Amino acid sequence: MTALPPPQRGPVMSDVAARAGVSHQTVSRVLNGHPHVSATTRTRVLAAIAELGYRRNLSARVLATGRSNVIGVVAQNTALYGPSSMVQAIGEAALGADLSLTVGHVAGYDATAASRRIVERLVQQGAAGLVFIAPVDAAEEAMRLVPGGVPIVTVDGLPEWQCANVSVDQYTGGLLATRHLLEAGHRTVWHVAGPEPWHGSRAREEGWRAALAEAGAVAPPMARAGWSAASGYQCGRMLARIPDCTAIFAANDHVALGIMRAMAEQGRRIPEDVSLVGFDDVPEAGYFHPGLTTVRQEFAEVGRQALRLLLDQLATGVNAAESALVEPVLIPRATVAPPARPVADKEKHE
Amino acid sequence: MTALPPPQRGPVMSDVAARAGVSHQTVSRVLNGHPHVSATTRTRVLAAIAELGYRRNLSARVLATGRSNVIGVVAQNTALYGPSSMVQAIGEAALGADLSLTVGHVAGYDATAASRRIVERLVQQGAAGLVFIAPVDAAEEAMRLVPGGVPIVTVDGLPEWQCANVSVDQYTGGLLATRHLLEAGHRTVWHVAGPEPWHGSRAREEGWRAALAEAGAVAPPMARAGWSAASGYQCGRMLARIPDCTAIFAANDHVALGIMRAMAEQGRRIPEDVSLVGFDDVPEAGYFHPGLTTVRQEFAEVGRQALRLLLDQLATGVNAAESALVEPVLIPRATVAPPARPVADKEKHE
DNA sequence: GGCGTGGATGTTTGCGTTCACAATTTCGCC
DNA sequence: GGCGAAATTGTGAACGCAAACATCCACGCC
Repeated sequence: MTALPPPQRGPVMSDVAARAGVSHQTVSRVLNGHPHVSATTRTRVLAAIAELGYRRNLSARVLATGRSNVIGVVAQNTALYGPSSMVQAIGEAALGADLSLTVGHVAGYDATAASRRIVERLVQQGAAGLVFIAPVDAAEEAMRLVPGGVPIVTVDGLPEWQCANVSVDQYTGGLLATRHLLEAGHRTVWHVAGPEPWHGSRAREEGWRAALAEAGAVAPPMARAGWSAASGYQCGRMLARIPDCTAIFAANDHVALGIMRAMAEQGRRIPEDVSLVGFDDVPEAGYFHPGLTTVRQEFAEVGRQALRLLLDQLATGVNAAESALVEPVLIPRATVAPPARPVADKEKHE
Repeated sequence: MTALPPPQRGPVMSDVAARAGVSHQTVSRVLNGHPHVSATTRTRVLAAIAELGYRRNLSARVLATGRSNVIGVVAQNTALYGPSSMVQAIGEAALGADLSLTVGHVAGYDATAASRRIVERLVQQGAAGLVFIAPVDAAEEAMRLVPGGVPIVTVDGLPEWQCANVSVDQYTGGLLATRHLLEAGHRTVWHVAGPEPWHGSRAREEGWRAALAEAGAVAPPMARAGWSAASGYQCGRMLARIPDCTAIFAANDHVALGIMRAMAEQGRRIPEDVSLVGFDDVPEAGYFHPGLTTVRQEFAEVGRQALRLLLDQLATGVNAAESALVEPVLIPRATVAPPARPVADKEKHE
């Protein structure tokens, strides 16, 4: 606990009451919008509040009522586009519902001690509910630290956690991306997956496999990247040497950017030689060279849904394991084209 | 105020005390690490806490002590790379100092009502101090809403606000970028500035002008973009038609990306025909096509400094208007080259 | 042996708010 | 004109904790 100097307290309710010539309870009623307060009293009280610069003490309020309207968000990697958009979206949705947000930034969910401290903090602060941005398995552990009675919603969590959850349907996203490449005429589609621990990576991979299967295509070996352009570049350098590889579905837009760079260095043109689809639709994706065909995730919608689920639980008091799925959308741009030599009958060439 | 159902309270201090056979005050002493508690008592109390799953109520604690260790962060545009990195950095620094963070997300500082509400909230919650990510003039208004006695630190604020402030030295950043282009042999440097209200835009512009002045170069007309690739693209389409324009300093990396795209579409090669320097060094900047020369901002350092200034004020109780400046670093990559037709007699090609 | 010292613990009070209840006033209506 | 209901206001208690003060005890020293 940091040692802080003696506090300096401002005016309190009874100060306002004295000034307005009423009881402290009347002030409370005015503040809380109770019905049975006469108009004249109300104006007197409001005037006194303004004159004194009074602001009510929320701690006292929470203590007295036992409920708060703060919700906690536990997130990691908030510098990444996905998580930060999510937090932003939840924040905006919360503001609309007159809730405020305490964001706990975990530096890697595996840091057990850190996530424990953050959850403890949030609970002790009397958070009315918690949202876990939980895109990796390790988040479950942090989530389980929450005492019963505090409603939880996960974002990008797993169904088997038995917890209210909202996710972008990344499986469908993978499906969409892969189908799009197959429909352009490619015999099969290669996949550069995101980090294995992330649920999103796995779901996109499954979507990819499903699309290949339904088209009767053979799944080529899968490369594994991080979320960064740097790791995409590494994978891209390998893929660029494989003549068969004419269509790639990348884990996200930044990975796709890395791949584009690697392809360019090897003299393989996009989309003439290699077609590419990303994921996320970061704002600048359309300005890559060439503009990246990708799958958009509607983060704002995810934020709204997450808040809705949380408010439902708050209202009913039931910890329903209800779920919501947000559908991704394919955004066609310029990185997908038919293969240079349609593989119809001709066989591969070196 | 959202109507929430009846609370459900957990065990309190006296429950723990009863179980451990001591007084509630002893429990408090154990919790706060007071010196004069015997080892046996301490273990008994800790055991009781564990058995009951007790967690102390922070609201009550704040109410009793009058101090909290929550600090508020007021930020807008947290989906942008800069602000989100900043919040992330402050969050990590705060965790280290055992402070927690309440982040209020303002949707555009001009939304007066919203920022007022957020500041009110933060103050009422008893925030020990506030950090304003205040890159635009309008933030001053929000900042002035804070009652005296609550320490404030601004990030990217203005010196004339008479408030503790930490900024990246964007003036020097602009200087560095422009000098780098001039040293490559360009006669002058064009500038695509960021949005006018942002202090960073203005400081970078001034750095640009200063570098031109010191080299005796004439400042060409300045283009104005947003922070997005889309707006950079718009400006780029204009600049691409100006044969004289061989060197550009862009407001940030995404704007630079848009410019690169526009140049490519007009058949102007980078860096052979046009040299380009960005700002920020977003993680993927090195993978643009070609890798973007840019100026890196050390956001993590900014976060640490901001927290340091805040803790100083908290400790001394003085609202010192101390400031910290974080130096940016030029990251040379592949978008800068000598002009095709060197303007000086000496010319060098690789 | 009396007294001081300081460690270990208990008791009381108050932080600023809301809630349950009581008290007062107002008003309608027969 | 009086009675009851509703509107309006006030009073006393919590809420869970930490700070201040009080208490008890063991020990050492002249």
